[in-house]
Amino acid sequence: MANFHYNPHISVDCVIFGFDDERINILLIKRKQEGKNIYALPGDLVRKGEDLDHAATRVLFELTNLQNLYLEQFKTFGSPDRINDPLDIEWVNSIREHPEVRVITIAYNSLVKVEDVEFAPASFAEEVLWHPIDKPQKLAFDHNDIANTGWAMLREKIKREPLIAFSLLPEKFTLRQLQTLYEAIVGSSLDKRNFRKRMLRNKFLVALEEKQSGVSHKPAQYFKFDEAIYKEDFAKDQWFLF
Amino acid sequence: MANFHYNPHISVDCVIFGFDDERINILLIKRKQEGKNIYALPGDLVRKGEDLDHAATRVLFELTNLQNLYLEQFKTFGSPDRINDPLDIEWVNSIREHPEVRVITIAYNSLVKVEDVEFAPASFAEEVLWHPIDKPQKLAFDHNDIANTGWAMLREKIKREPLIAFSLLPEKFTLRQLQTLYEAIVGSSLDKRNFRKRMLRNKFLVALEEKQSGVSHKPAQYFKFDEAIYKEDFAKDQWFLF
DNA sequence: TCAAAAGTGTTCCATCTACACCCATGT
DNA sequence: ACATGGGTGTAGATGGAACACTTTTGA
Repeated sequence: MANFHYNPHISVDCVIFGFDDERINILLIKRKQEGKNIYALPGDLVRKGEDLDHAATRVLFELTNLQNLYLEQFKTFGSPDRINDPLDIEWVNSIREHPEVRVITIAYNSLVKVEDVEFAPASFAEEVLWHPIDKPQKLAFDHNDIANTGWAMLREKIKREPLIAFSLLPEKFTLRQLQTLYEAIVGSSLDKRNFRKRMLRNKFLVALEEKQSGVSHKPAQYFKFDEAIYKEDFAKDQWFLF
Repeated sequence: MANFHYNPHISVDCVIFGFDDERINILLIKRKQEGKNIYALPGDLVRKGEDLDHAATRVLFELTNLQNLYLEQFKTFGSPDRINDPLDIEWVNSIREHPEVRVITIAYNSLVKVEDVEFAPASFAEEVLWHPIDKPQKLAFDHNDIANTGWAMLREKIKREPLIAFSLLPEKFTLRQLQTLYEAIVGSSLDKRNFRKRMLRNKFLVALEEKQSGVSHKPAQYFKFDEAIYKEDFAKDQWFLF
């Protein structure tokens, strides 16, 4: 690890969402401490002179080897006692140059295509894993609060801008994948025919020649999301899907 | 000004919205510097050990003498060069104990009923004024960016939770006031009959006995917003007005 | 009696909802 | 031939948009 100069007062934490065709997961990092597995959100101190968004982008890149991801700051957590578990305190003491200072953290949501992720050994992570967003898991620091808030904000956001959901899907996908994704987001099941009708009204969904193969049922059509058509056709606020 | 201990790295800034029955305004503070009037958003450094929300609440209280206001953190601004105007730098040098450190600011939106505000002489403000949100005005630091972002976020938010708009209205108000408010928010005019029909479907809008008086036309019915009925009747996500 | 804003209903059209069967493929 | 998920259309209900006149008051 290069010897960068860090600002000991500010960190970023990332809630990184991925979709595995069934449920929505977030990326967690695992550390071992006193024989226990401790899970946390990926994050890092901001460097001196570094922009906040840049710090988040850097964490994402170190972890997934990906750039140009969907990234949005959603809230800053700065309670004076956000580090209060003895294990967390001990850990902070062991790795930080200035463990005693109050650090506030700027939280970001990010969306990735799981197939693109190459888990990289990052300076701040011993092990990295996907964890279902709806399966409870105790996290370090105030990271449960951060993750829950991020998930709630993402759901709200996607209702207004369903476009961003495509950041979670592969380049080519079936309408079934798209529907399952939306169902995971809204938390209820949707009518297949109505869903297709609404979706196919959107010209930015373009059918590819290609179909599924190797499945033991009627193969599904693949689609892609055409961002250029999207930008042409829609002034941002004019369309709501829900 | 009492000698509190401040954390020189973190500040809060508040975009405080008020509605004067015609347009939406924000609170600005004015300082005089080299014979010029410099306008800025109200804000302050966070104190040592002080929670972020508390700092924002404190700024609001010092300025308006009001408590229990609608308050929502909307974004954190932390660009390393967010203070770059020579006048701003000079001013920071003159009032801060540690003028050289990078300070990131957590921005809050707040909604007040203008009639309740008692402008108070605050430690950080020489003069306080209402300024129309849609009238351009150069502000200090990155406050133009902050105010514009806050206004955009508020408009988005109110589309999803029109409820909060009532924080901008007096306890009793006419449907015309309510409509003008929504028109100011969405930025276009609405059909009177359709607006009333939709609004009066909401049982939390209750008609009072009282009517306007002293107006030289048919006096309007007063209404109030009943928060208890609102909370009973509506699971948060079930109703959209737009 | 005039000016000014309050208040009120209906028709038309677009969109949402509910719902059931045939199709293409692999085993 | 059967199991599996893909793909399709219609009818009824609902909600939004457009639109003009009467009412009440103060001056």
